[in-house]
Order: sequence, then structure tokens, then C-alpha cells
Amino acid sequence: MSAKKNLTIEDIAEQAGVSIKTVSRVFNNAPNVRQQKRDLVLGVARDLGYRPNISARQLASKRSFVISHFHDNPNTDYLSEIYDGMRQACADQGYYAVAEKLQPQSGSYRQALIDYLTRYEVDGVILSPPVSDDPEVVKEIEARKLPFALISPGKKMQGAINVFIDEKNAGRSITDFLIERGHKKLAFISGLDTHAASREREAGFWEAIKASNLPEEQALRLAGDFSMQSGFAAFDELMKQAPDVTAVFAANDEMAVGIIVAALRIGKRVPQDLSVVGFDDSPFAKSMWPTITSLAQPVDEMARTSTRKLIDWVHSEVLEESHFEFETEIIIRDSCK
Amino acid sequence: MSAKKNLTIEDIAEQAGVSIKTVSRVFNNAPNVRQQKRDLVLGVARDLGYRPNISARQLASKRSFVISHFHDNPNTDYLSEIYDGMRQACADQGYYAVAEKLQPQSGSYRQALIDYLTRYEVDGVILSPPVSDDPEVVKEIEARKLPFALISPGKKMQGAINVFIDEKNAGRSITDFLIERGHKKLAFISGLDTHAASREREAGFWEAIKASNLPEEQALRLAGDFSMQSGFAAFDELMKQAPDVTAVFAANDEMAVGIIVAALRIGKRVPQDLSVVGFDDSPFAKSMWPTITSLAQPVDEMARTSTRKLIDWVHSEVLEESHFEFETEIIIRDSCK
DNA sequence: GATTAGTTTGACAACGTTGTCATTTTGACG
DNA sequence: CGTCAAAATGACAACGTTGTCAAACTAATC
Repeated sequence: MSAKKNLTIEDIAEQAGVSIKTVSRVFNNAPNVRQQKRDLVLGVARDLGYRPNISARQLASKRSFVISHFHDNPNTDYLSEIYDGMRQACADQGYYAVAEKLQPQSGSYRQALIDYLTRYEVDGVILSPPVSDDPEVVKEIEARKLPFALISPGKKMQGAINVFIDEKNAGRSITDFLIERGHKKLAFISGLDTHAASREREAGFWEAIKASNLPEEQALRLAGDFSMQSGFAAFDELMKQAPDVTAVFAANDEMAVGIIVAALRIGKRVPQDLSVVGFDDSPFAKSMWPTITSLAQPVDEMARTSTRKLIDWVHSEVLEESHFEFETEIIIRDSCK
Repeated sequence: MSAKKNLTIEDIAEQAGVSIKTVSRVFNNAPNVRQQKRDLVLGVARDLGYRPNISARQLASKRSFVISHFHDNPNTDYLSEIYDGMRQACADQGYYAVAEKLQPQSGSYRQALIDYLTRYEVDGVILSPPVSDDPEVVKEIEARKLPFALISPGKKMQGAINVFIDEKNAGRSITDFLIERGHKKLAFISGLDTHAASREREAGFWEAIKASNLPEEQALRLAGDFSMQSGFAAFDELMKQAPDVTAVFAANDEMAVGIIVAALRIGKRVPQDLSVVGFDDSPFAKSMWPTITSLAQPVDEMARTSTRKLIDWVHSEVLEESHFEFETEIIIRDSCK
């Protein structure tokens, strides 16, 4: 197209009649610029369509403008929601969002992290389970003094941004939901016990059972591992142990799908013969038949907040508020009577 | 940790007793460096653990070292396979892999693309359907003289890297697979007709039917849209139109899941009463019950090739070989008798 | 209105590469 | 052994920002 010369900070400075340094200050939201000049510079920049050159910034400031999410999670729906949230927050600030799957096969999460960090520069880090649970990883990141955020249930960390939902309370509320609808015999299908999320959700389940005055033997738990297959298996086990159960709370949607398919297979109808609820409100929940009642957490918003706060931290070099709890919501669909 | 000074090209040059320019040449695989010096420089660099600074490279060379995948695909499994492949190819070359969902809501794909490209610099572009099918997008990219690759069935483009499988042949082979197993009445569930992939797969289906000497009325097609729900609906329709069908070929795995669930719901057993095959070998196929026989395409390898060839193109500034066809494979599981 | 302590501004040197172009080395040939 | 073209090498100026530090303003105080 037209041979357009690259716009630089100098063009803006010249047009606005100020020094390049002032323009630089404006674009970095630096203090000590008179409001009037700030507006002037911003105006000129807008008119000319100027955008700071990322590489030059990186080189001069020794920052990378990259926020990276380290994970090891097979749930691509979850990952892409996180990625979307990160990108939204990054776009505002001219940052890059990057996602990296840490493979423990290359030794350990820690080793995989080190490999990555010697290859690429990063300004801030977001961790999610199970990577966020690895103390080695956290230690490594702290040693490098990298700002980091944990999107993770379980123990909150000092010196980090903690973003989370109240898993226990969520587990309780969706169990209450089942009890309110008149169910008297319930089962909980756990995820991996190594995941705090599963443990907390289960704690909520039992809390609801206790509060309801149902005798404890009217509730049982079966072990799953978050996979659809473990949902099948759990259902079979359930039919052996307690065929009179009328409601199942699965610690995630994939297992809920497994349970529903397994139930259909032996002629049980959902929700007529069995009510099922899931957790996470994944695309499965919307598209299964029947559609699945599930507990939704605002993943993209959580990612957005993590990223924003991380960028604030990078800029101010101080960690301010560090705990962000998010609200959950029960999305009622067709899998419950 | 230890206060390590940044290693620069100068450190390497000094250690190796050459000029910085020679080191630069070595790291860019530029011609006109004696092999002996090349080895020397590489050796020193390895010993010291030197890595070129990406920002400085970008600034000086006016390249961005970013390859971006533009898409608008809800299938996050597919997307993350592509992303993985890109990252592998990029890591070798110090490039960055980036994925961006183009939202037509902001006007058009073209507008969304322009927005992105004014915000970020990019050296090469990968497009997949439906973005790759938009002539406006392609025109825009060509106008900017950006190297680009299409991971896409359908019409091949001159002046682009084309990466694809033979969809028709794949559709034929998986249909042949069903016919060989003795099925005499078959149904094809289409995806969106706007997607060349669906049309080609269907063409393969009919080709197999014709070649088999089965009377044409022993085969039928039902319209779907790639979603699980459309699989449910297609099954219901199928039971109305041709309850004696014994084998179904769904144009993707999600619809295959829908069909299986719908079948279980009315007490049909898979595979005893109905055989089902899917397409794409998504995680669904492995984790459903029964596990689903599906046609696998090497998505990550396709992404890796696209990326590598794109990087070659960026470096040489010439597009050489431009067509890359990949082999598919039928993954036999439990959903077929 | 002189003094002082901020606050605002700017000149100029980094940052670590690659591009350009001049210089040196090499090797083939007469 | 001298000549010449080609290949290899290097010196130095970009690239477009931010960091540092000094200079110039401003406002508050006496």
C-alpha cells in the first residue's frame, strides 16, 4: 500500500512541541507531567495513529511485556478461557499473553520452567493447578523475584496475587440445591485428591449433608479422577453400593457426562431416575443430552483480574491487594429433577 | 541469585576473537562465514550459555519473530493441538507462537484482522477455517505481503503455503472400513455445508457407496452442523427415516458422541445395534463409552510444518514448495462392529 | 522579592542487535 | 609470482525506546 514511514516517538514530540522524553512519560503513565501536556501529547498521538514500538521498549527498559501462564491441564476449554481473559487484559496495556504447558516428563515442573525462562524473558507469571501446587516452582519464581499470580484454590500465598472462588461454599451450595429439591440419598464423585479443588468441593458436600439433618449413611462418596472414564466407573460402583441414590454431584462436568452416559446405558433416565450435577460449566454441560446443571466460575474474569493486577505489580514494583475472591453461580439445566 | 551480567554478542565476539558481526552472521545462518569460525563461535556461545536478545533483534531487523494463528473455531482441542505444533517449530528458531480468535462481531474478519495487525507486528500468519475461507482476509494479508499458510481443505491457493489432508479420500476410506465390516445400510451425518471439509468427506462417502455396488437407496445423508446437539437431532431423524441403518459416519467426533448418547437413550446398543464412526480423533473419541473409531489427522504435525515453512519463507523471502499433503489414519476403537 | 524545595522538562547515553559498506583475505589463473 | 574477482570479515551507524541526571520552571515561605 502507501509507503508509510514508521511513526516514532520523535514525530510525536516534534508535532507536540515537547521532548521525546515527555512523550515517553505520557505513554508510560509516569508521574510529573502536567495534565495539559499529557492531553496534548495524547491528542497528537491519536491523530497520527502512533503506537510505541514494543521491541524498542523491551530493549530499553529490559522488560519483556510478556505475561505467561504456566499450566499442565488437559482441559483445553478451561485453558482457552484463561487465555482469552489474559489477552483482553494484555491488549489494553500493549502486553503479550502467552500460555505454556509445563511437561513434568522433562524432569520436573521446575526444570521445565527453568528451560522456558532461559529461552524467553517474562515479566509476570500466572500459575494454575497442578503447577501452582508445586513448591519447587513457586520457590524458583520467588528466587527470580518474578511477580506471580495463583489462580488456584487451597492455601493462599503471601507475596503473590491469589485469585480464587470459595470452592467449599460452592460445593455446599450445589449440594443444598439438590437437597432442597427433595433428594434424600446423595453421592459425591471426587476428582483427584491431590487437587485442593476436589477436596474442598467434597468438604462442602458433607457440610450440606450435616446441615440438612439427613443421616450420614444417606450420603456416600466415590473416588474419581476428573476423567469421563472415571465417571463411568463411579456409576457402576454406585449401582453396586447404593442403587437407590437419586442425586449425584460430580466434582467436574466430564465426570458428570460419564455418569449420564453410563446411566443411559443401563436404561436409567436422567433426570427422571437420577439427577446429576457437575462443576465448572464447561461446554459439555451446555451440549450434552440432557444439558447439565453445573456450577459456573467466572474463569475469564479471574484471568483478567490476575493479569491486570500482575501488570500493576510490574509497574509499581509493589504488591498491593493480593486476595481476589470471585462469585460462583449455579446454572440450572435439565439434568436435575 | 548470583549477579549475572547479561551476556551479549560482544562477549561472544571477544571470547572467540572475532567481530560481533561475525557472531551475528553465525546466529542468523548467514552465508560467507568459514565453517571453522562458525564452529568456533557456536562452541563459545554454548559454553557461555549465550542466547541472542530477541528485542534487540526485532528492533534492528524490523522483524517481529512472531507467527500468529488466526481462527474462529470453538474446538479448543483442535486449537491447542495447532498451538502446540506451532510452539515446537517456533522454539527451535527463537520465534514466538501466538493464537488469536478473530471475532466477526467486530464488523468482519477483515476488520478484526486489521485491528490486530495495527496493534501487533507479525512476521507470518497461519489461517484455518472458517477464517481461511474469507477472501477479504486473504486479500488483506496479500496486500501487506505477509507470508501466510492455510491449514485448510478445499481450494488451494497460489502464493501461499497449503497444508491439508485428502478429506475426500479419508471420507472414502472410513466408509470403506464400514462396508468391509459387512454393513449394508449406512448414513452420513454432515457438518456445516459451508465448510469444504464436510462437503469433501461426504463426497468420499458417496464414492465408497458407488464403488461398493450397494444400491444408492441403501445410503442416506442427514444434515448436521458439527455440534453434539445436531448429532442428537440427526439420530432422531434417522430413526424416523431409516431405523434399519446399521452404521453411521458422522463428519466429526462431537456429532458421533451425540448419536451414541441419543442411541443409548432409546435403548440401542453401540456397537451391537449400531456402529458409529467419527472424524478428527478428538479427546472425545478416546474417552467416550464406548470409545469411538475415528479418522485421525496429524494436526500438530501439520501445524509444525506450516510454521517451519513459514519461517523459511520469512528468511528466504521466497515461497518455494507450497503444497503439503498429510496422511490420515483410522483409529479403531469400540464403536464399530 | 529572595530563597528554597519541590515539580516538570529535556539532552543524551544506553539497550543488544542487524544493515551497510569498506577492507582484508583467499584462491584461481595467466 | 602478480593480478583479479570472489569470499570473508569488520567498523560503525542505525533501530525506537527508556534511564540518568542536570536544568528550568513553579509555588510556598520568609
